[in-house]
Amino acid sequence: MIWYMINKEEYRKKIITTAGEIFSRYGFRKTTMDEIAKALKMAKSSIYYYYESKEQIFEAVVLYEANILRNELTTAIKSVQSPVDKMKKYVFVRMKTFEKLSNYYNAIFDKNLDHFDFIEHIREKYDREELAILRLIIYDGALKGVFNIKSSEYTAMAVQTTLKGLEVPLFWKKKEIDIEGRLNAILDVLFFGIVKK
Amino acid sequence: MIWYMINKEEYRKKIITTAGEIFSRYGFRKTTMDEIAKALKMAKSSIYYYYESKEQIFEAVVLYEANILRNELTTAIKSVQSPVDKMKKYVFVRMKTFEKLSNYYNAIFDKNLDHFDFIEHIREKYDREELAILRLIIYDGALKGVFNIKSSEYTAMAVQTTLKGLEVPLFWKKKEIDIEGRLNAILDVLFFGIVKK
DNA sequence: CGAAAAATCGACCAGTTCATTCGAAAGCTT
DNA sequence: AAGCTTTCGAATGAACTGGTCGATTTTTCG
Repeated sequence: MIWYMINKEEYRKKIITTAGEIFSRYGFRKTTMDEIAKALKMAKSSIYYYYESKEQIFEAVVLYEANILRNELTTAIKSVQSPVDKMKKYVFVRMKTFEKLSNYYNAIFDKNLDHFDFIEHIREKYDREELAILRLIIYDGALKGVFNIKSSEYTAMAVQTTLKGLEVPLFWKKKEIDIEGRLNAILDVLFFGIVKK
Repeated sequence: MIWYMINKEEYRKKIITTAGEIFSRYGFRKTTMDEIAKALKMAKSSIYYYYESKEQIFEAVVLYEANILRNELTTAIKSVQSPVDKMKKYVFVRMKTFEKLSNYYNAIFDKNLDHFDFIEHIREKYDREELAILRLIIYDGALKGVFNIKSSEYTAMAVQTTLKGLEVPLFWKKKEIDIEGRLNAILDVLFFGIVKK
């Protein structure tokens, strides 16, 4: 009994990672169950033994990727010491991952996003988490005398708003945009206004 | 009268470049006329005023891109002097462009490629052109005493075969593959066997 | 102006694709 | 062998898609 369950969960994960690759490449709408099945070397109908619908697979994929993002972010800010580096690292990792994820969002923003309120939930949850992390970085930076801010709470919100603003051109997928460059520029501006003179 | 024609050609070009972007992103099959129309801010039926079918647009796009590739290649080898650099540059530009074009091919290799014999024609034509360019580079290199080869003709064919071999993993689209690295490695091997000791 | 040509459009169609269902057939385990 | 878990092929109905057509708007130019 238990033996089955373990294996089933493993297969679920396999499905998620495989489907995730295709979703991230083509988006939700343009990805077909046939493709996922083919990539899994499995009959299309067999997939429905593990997941009820294409949407549920998608939901699982997004959840899975969101967790990866969370981990990457936390380990990233741990990997450096100075608050400036922490902030830099955080922003870079966030943007890099969002660039990868933008296909999912492109797919959703495309048509009938009615059924995807779960995305909103994830979004809200992550906004809160992000705010907490930012607040921590900023608070730490202020303690160490590197940042010069009045309220870490409001500054964190301001930074978050800036980052959100950066997402927009990312989702518009104009490949000419030099994200790296813009990011650096924004970070410069950010620090110039934040760092103690 | 003439005024119309000019404008019409301009619009044709606009259609080609716009459709090209979408094709290169999603491939032939996954790109819909609705999308192209939407990107052009135009009714779908209006597109048929300029092109007879989706396939013809695709054909025009491939032709257009092929010309760009040709130009990039010739200017690239002109931009450097030494035969080794010429060869390096040529291979790099070729691979970079093929990476971009791989989506088109992925789309075609996918299903019913019956109607796409024009691709074969382009392919043949470009194989010949490429061979000519390579022969020239190699011949020049031999003249300058940098390359040590018996027949520039057969060496050119050998190099071409190698490059074709590189295309395969490119089309398989495993994004983990480090094309840049592999390319450098192959170039090293290539020169190690070619360059005079 | 005004008629003819050029360009755009929305509605529509028929064929195809796609997600999903279902019942049957294997595979395991006991 | 019996009872599960798992896989599969075929079928289905709804949605999508490439393409058509007649009407409408815009442009040209005598």
